[in-house]
Amino acid sequence: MASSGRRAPQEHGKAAERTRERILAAAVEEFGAKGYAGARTAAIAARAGVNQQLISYYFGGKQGLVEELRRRWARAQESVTPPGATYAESVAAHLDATLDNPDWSRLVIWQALGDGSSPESDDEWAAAQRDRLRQAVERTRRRQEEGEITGELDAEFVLLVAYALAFAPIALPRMVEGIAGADPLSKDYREWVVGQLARMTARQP
Amino acid sequence: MASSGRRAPQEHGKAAERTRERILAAAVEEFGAKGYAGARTAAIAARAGVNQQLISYYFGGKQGLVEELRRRWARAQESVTPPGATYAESVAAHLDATLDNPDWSRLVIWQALGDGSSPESDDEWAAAQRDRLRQAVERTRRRQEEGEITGELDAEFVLLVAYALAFAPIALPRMVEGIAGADPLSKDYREWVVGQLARMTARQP
DNA sequence: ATCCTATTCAAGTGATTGATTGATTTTTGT
DNA sequence: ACAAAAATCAATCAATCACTTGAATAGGAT
Repeated sequence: MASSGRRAPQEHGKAAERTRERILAAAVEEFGAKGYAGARTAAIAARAGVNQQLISYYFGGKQGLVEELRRRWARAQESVTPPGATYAESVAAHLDATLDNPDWSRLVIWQALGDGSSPESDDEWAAAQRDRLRQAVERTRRRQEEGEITGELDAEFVLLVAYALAFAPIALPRMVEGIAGADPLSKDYREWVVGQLARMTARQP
Repeated sequence: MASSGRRAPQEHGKAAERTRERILAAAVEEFGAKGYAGARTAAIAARAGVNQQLISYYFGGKQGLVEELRRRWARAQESVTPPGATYAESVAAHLDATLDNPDWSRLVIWQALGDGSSPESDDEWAAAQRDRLRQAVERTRRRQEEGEITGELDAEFVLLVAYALAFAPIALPRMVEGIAGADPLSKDYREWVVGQLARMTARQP
């Protein structure tokens, strides 16, 4: 029963692993560009330079593909926070993580918008996300108490602004470009944001 | 030849106008909820309580529907700015305009993400958008010069933060809720944001 | 060589969807 | 009441798409 009709894709050989990864990478691009409903499995296969039925073979179809991507995103999220970083470094890291992988970020926004076909993300995963955010808020508050950044603004606000400015270039690139006057993905934009945030959170003299 | 097969939808009678509007309203909901690729014309018709072929009859199909919506959005954008408002009032107005019409806002984000089937927005319209943003920056800068808000932060930054915090609840509601700990569409959130922005832009004593 | 895995090929199925057509019914204005 | 407009109904079309099936072929390892 274990390998009745189809061979079990779980026992991945060393060589096959690479094409799996290429398919996933292509899927990130395609889903990021078109969203789930707009993405085409044929396009994913073409991007990966691979035959179309391999995605059914390895991931059980389009839906299985997004689920695998979500799993990876969850795993990646767990290990991001650099421990002994300053506020500016922390913000810069988050900014880089978001803007260096625009496809991933677009994918996240699409999921948040309810792109359809999503099992609405399990409670467990949602709870973990909440914890991550709460910890981030707590970390920010500690920075305030230690005097690294100002206590004039709520910790939640400081954090929210940083996150919002990281995602705005993805969700509304034209708007950001129109206001900031620079490519929202560029190094210039990031440094400018970090600098302005530093001023915003500077302690009153 | 003028009215050979189909009657001309342009000469809209007074009564028909209402169903046109209902279809458009339903379209905003559906497109806002699912995006262009995910939206279904049948669902739009059902939402409007109207027969499915009316959307072909009045708007020439799914695509014509989004185009009409884009036209309306462009028109609505032109006349929003209250003239003699304070910074806080202006921010609050923008926040309300965005969060009181979440479907419209979601639609905008979807278009910005390149939902597909879009003629990629004409140059003319893009230029007009740019002008609007530049004027907003200019207005902010004037506020700084007049001493209404601080000059410590760049005018572009002050504006961008306000806009980003208006759209974040739409693009990433879970994240905002997790950080702020409140419904991102609620009055509480809006007032909190306005208050924090006021502190952020307060002049140094 | 040969076995096993990875990958490709060709063809086709089933389901969904947007759109069309022609005729009929309801509503509206006069 | 009458005529035009507005809307519904039923049936159908053509296209797209994800997925399946049953093979055949290429490659690497032994």
